[in-house]
Amino acid sequence: MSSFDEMDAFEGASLSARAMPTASAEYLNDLNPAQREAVERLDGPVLMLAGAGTGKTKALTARITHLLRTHRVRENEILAVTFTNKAAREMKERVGRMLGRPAEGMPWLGTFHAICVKLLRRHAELVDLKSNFTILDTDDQLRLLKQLVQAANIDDKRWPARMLSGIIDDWKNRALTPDKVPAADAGAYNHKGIELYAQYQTRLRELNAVDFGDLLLHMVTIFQTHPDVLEQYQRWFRYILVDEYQDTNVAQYLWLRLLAGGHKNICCVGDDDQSIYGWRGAEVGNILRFEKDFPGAFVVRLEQNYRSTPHILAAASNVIRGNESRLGKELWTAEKEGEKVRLIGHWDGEEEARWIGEEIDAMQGGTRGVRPMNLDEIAILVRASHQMRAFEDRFLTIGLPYKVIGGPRFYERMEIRDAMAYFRLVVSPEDDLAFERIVNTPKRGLGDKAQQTIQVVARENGVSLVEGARIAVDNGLIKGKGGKALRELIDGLARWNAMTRGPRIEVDDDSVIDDEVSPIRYGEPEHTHIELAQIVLDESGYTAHWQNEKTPEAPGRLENLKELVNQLDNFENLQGFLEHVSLVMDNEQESDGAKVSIMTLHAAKGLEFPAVFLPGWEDGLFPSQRSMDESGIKGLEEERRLAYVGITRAEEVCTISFAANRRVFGQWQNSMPSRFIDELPEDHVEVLTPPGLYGGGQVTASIETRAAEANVYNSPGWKRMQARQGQYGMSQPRESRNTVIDATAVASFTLGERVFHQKFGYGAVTGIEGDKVEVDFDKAGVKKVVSRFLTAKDDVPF
DNA sequence: CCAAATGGTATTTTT
DNA sequence: TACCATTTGG
Repeated sequence: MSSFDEMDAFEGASLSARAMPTASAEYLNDLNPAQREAVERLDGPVLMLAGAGTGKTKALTARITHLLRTHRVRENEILAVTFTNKAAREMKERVGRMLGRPAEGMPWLGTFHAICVKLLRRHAELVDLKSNFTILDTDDQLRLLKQLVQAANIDDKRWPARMLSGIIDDWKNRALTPDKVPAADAGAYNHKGIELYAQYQTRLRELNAVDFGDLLLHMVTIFQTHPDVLEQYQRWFRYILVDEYQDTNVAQYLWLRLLAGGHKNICCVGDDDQSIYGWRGAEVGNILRFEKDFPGAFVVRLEQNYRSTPHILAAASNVIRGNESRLGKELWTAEKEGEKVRLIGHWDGEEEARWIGEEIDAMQGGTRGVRPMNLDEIAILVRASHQMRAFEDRFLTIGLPYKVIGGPRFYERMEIRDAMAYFRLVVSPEDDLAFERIVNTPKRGLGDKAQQTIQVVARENGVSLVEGARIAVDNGLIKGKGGKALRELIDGLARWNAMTRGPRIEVDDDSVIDDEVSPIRYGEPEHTHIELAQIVLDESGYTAHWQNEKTPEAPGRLENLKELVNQLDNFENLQGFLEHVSLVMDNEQESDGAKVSIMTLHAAKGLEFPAVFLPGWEDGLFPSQRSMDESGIKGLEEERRLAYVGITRAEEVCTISFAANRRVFGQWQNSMPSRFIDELPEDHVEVLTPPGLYGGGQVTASIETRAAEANVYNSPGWKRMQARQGQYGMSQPRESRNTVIDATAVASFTLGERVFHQKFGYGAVTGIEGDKVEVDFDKAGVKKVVSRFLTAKDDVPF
């Protein structure tokens, strides 16, 4: 099968491109010499090594524009791959802006996965799938593997399904189908790994489903085994562009190399110094090896940085210099001015959070630094998400608006997955995994036994679980409350499924004689798919389930469900929605008011902020001990790249900090400053003296006691820290200082009143003190909070 | 079948 | 410590 009709549909757009005058190439004049080289070298393999903040997106978009403007190629003949939907969207938008019209005609600009779905739907039969295959989310994947592990009689205590899922993902990342897994991996997962992998793949085929890894793996398989298919695409995609090449895994690398195999017009953009996803299968080796893979490749380095001050760049450069395996680049800037990188040590993590809170306050008020800063110009980047808690707690108490970036994606939330499972089941009743997910959600009184019965009946009759459930109920195999609820669910599903279609239309035989598919015609559905979604959620009892739930997160979940239904507006029907949602939906942050951003270093890649705080630079935390234990020098180098990514996010001010003591898994631990701190260039760093060192702070008994218990003062870490005090300065432990209370803002709550708090949930007011309120929370205990973070219980959203 | 108790575990997470 | 997943007892 080789229908290129979709591609041909874009002929019109490229005609207008051809008619455009090419003389005034303003998009070229905006470029610096290196960027320009990277843009103008259109043919043959090109490696664009783009350091942080060197305008790589600009160069990439200019290159696409150049390809189109010089009449070489039509918009639908360019394959442009990114890793994230966000990057794809941005590029589409910027190309459109450069061309002066929407770039809708670039159907092959997208993420690896989105493009592979498109391709795989066309060629599904070549890997024994139907073109309407479903894409499993990680939950479904895990449920499936659990079943297989149990069936194989493996002790899932010692060999958790989670582990198997990781192993299989790893194999898929390396483009290994079950038959190709090397003998060296035979011992994996109690010597059963390969066998289970094969079983898993078989199950997926039976279910007409794929997981994320399969999208690429299947396409690689197809290209490798069907040269004719490969050749079509090699010819069709006349130019290939790849963003973030340092993050490609083996499967993606093979996929690209196969597609570029003919003309070799491939331009890979990336930065080996920003490769931070090795643990997810990314191979820095791909970018390091580029010139070997593509002999005669043209390599261009973008090194002029437009983002950061010279001090910040010097710090970043000096740190990354510690890495052995890199292609080598040196960032420079035309800027002369700027603050040095600031470094400060603290007694413990709480003190660090307190200090950063105060710094942000001062920056915002204009009493720190060269200009007042907006909260949304400030970011805190941490190594591990558990570090965020200290900041959240602190900012909540002082009433500093913040937002956490990252975390679970919208479609990964439990309620969204549940809702999606309902929709999936409405659209395709044979989706067994979806049925398993929601059969007892909300609680219908269908426990293990009932579900077992359904499974057995379904298997005996060779039908889907929904059908099996119907048979089981009809034959009275599931009795009582559960049976009644199950019947209701089954009837509901049938009813909702019917609602996806309009009333049946009777037609006379002559008019359907050519209809290959089905002689049955349907009219317009009575309800829109949006109404239908709402009906499904309501009638299934799912909405009620969360309305009755009293946990603090329940209102948010209902809000998310509402948002999910709203999103349906962008799609023609439920099917279309389901097809795209897992690949293209990401959580858009609500943008109400300026807030400080808190996120992991990983989540910060590609972003930039005028002011950046990098807390927790302690050996073991950052670089992470685990990284170093598991991956040795490779792990350390990736951590170092993470440090480089962190520093280079900063435009104007970069503040690095560390704490001498930190509570780790409930135990107090003392730690040494990160080895990366020693790699900072002294000339570009200003060591700050913590205010706690000179008055204002008071050593309190409670903290002293804690410290004594942990025996910190006698620890080598503390001694070393003291020895370094002259060098770095170190804050002393102190009581939380008195907070200034704004006398004009008085809390409008009364003692004993029931209130709700975003983070702590429900509670009762036990004290009022200016704009601070003391609340005895049902779950979280007694806390003092700023009143604006509280809502009276009765006007909780929803 | 459900809730409460227990116990094991503990990075980073573009799709 | 705090979260989860599974086990236990009503």
